[in-house]
Amino acid sequence: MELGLSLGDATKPFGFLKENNTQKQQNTAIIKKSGLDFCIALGLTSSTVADGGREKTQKSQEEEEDDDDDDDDDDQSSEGDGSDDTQGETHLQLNLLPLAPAPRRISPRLQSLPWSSDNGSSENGSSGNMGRAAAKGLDVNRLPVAAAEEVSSANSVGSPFQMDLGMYRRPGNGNQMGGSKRDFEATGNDVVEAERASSRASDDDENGLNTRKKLRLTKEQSAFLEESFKEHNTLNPKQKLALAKQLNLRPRQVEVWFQNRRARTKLKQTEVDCEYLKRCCETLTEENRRLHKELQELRALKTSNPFYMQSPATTLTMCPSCERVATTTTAAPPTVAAASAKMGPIPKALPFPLTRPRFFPFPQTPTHPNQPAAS
DNA sequence: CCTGCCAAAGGGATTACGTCA
DNA sequence: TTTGACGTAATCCCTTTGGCA
Repeated sequence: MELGLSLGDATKPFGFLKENNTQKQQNTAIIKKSGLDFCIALGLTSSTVADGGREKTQKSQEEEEDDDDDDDDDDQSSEGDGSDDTQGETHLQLNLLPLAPAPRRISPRLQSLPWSSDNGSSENGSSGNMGRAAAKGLDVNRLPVAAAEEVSSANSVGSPFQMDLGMYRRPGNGNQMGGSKRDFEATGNDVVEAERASSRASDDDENGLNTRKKLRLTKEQSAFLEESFKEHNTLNPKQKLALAKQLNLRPRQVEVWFQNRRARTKLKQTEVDCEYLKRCCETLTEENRRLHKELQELRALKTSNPFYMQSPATTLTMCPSCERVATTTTAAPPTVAAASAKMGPIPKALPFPLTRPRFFPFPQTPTHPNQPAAS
């Protein structure tokens, strides 16, 4: 994603927007507010736009994994890459990092292979690329299936997730549960709810209908699923079966619950991102306003000084990172073409990482892109 | 009656694997 | 024996549907 700040004429798009494909232009929003032209360009730096959000999501998931694995290394690599090819560039990149880590999708067949985490053989994730992917994507060792099944079958002490499920299950109903007598005493509503669901499901089963059944998971079931989701937001088949068995749900129900839960997480993250971009927009608007004012002052100074144009042209440039203004004297006033040529190729990333903790666009601890990174 | 939440279903896409020519 | 095409199964995400508080 790229953010471009245009001062003055918003009708003239950024250079990198003109040069790039139309999809970037489609993602460009020009905001005119109170007489000031403010242009913010939101575009994907990689070719992930074509397939809607899907490919982008997968890419971001991979990036999230990297972040999870080694934040420091990732930051350094980003810094290094950026400074290599974007020195002196003025484009800014926002790295939107979702809050919840999303693991790489793993084929169920891979998960069932000997090096998959279910067999406890990938504790260090050193079983090659595929093994690493499986180990990184799903930390299923947190809830060993064998242990889960043991807890489920024995229904004994030991597991923090253990619940007294199915004690009042209706005969013949394999899907729903009614909760325990203790649950009924504590939270009668839940039991009533479960009973209703149980009753509905039971009726449907008795009628032999395979129609959609609307059920509300009990608080216990939801809490259990939530705990599971916290540990791993995707399931492999064994985990799914274990969960379903433990909660007295169909595996399909567990699967659907996880899908919907992921969707809710993503929705929340989108809202957070939206709010974040809004703040960025406000900050950039304010900065644009400030620069406009500065420009007017310089123009006023120029008109008030009749000898101004006789002196060699002076260009004021401000480092986007440290906000220091540098003056360079040239023989002739710079042209747009000359400035464009001086800028070099369009960058794809910032010379320094801008992640959420460091509020865009003005880092609290600015690092000059031309300076070597502090060791 | 309206609305929001949420479980569930449907559909397209992706991936891994097996089969076969 | 290797290879590419094809089918299948499983899962994903996205969107929509429908029940319920």
